[in-house]
Amino acid sequence: MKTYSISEAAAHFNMTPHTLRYYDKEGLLPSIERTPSGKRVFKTSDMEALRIIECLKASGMPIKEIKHFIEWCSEGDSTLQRRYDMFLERKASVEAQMEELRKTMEVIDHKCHYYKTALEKSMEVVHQS
Amino acid sequence: MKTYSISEAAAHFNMTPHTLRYYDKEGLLPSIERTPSGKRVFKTSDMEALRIIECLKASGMPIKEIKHFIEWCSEGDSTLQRRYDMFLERKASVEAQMEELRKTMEVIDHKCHYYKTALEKSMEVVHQS
DNA sequence: GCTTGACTTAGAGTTAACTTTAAGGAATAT
DNA sequence: ATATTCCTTAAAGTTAACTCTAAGTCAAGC
Repeated sequence: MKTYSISEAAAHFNMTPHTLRYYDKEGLLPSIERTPSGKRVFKTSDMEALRIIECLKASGMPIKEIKHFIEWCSEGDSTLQRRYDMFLERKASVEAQMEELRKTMEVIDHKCHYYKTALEKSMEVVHQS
Repeated sequence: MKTYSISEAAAHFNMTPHTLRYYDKEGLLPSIERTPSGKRVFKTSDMEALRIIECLKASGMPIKEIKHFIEWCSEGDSTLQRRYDMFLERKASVEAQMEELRKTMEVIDHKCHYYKTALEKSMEVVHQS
């Protein structure tokens, strides 16, 4: 099975090795293994965990809450419902963020139109004179 | 013309008076007037400015950059092009954020489906036994 | 007259997610 | 042999946008 060194894993997710050690320290990578000499070995399952961590981060979830999710994963099937509920909440949160961005975009579009028109008007004046 | 006290303006934008004073201190409300006794009076134009400030904030713009925009507004028509360019940049930024949320949503939807199926499977087992 | 809300300066505290610094030691690649 | 990459602890620094505290003055409405 393909494995990754800390800097390979970091490059893959556009992070620094330092950040990955920080995540490990914060308990986000509990199942990571080490070489006999103590180096972290990122397995496919760790890379997948990182992918989900990135996704949860992108959804606006703080690291401490992501940690809870990671713990639930380690606890097995008894936490399936909790994890499902969490993703449903994330879904709702992302939908709300999208809705806010949509409203923000409306205002921006109005302003773009306003300034475009204002600039065209000032161009006309230049051409007339 | 309708005017607002600091707490009325704050309530309107779901902020605290403290935050509005902070914005004023940071130079985001340069055209605000005062009563003879020194109280801030929020005119319609200040409320509109706050609406745009909120929009720029929601688009991810830091307060220091919003301040630049406010300054450009005070400088008149010579900054029209700069302001237009800024809103075009904001538009691009918000589009990028929406795209990232869309990708995040895809992963979340996959996970929702995965957990839903897993839960249904574990329910079946319960019913069989 | 009293309560409520507004004002001031000036600086300290908060939170999140890193990021950096220091100061080494060990192992792997060429 | 040397350069690179990895490891460690432990703590301090960074940034943004507030948020709060102190300590007091001032004014408007009932």
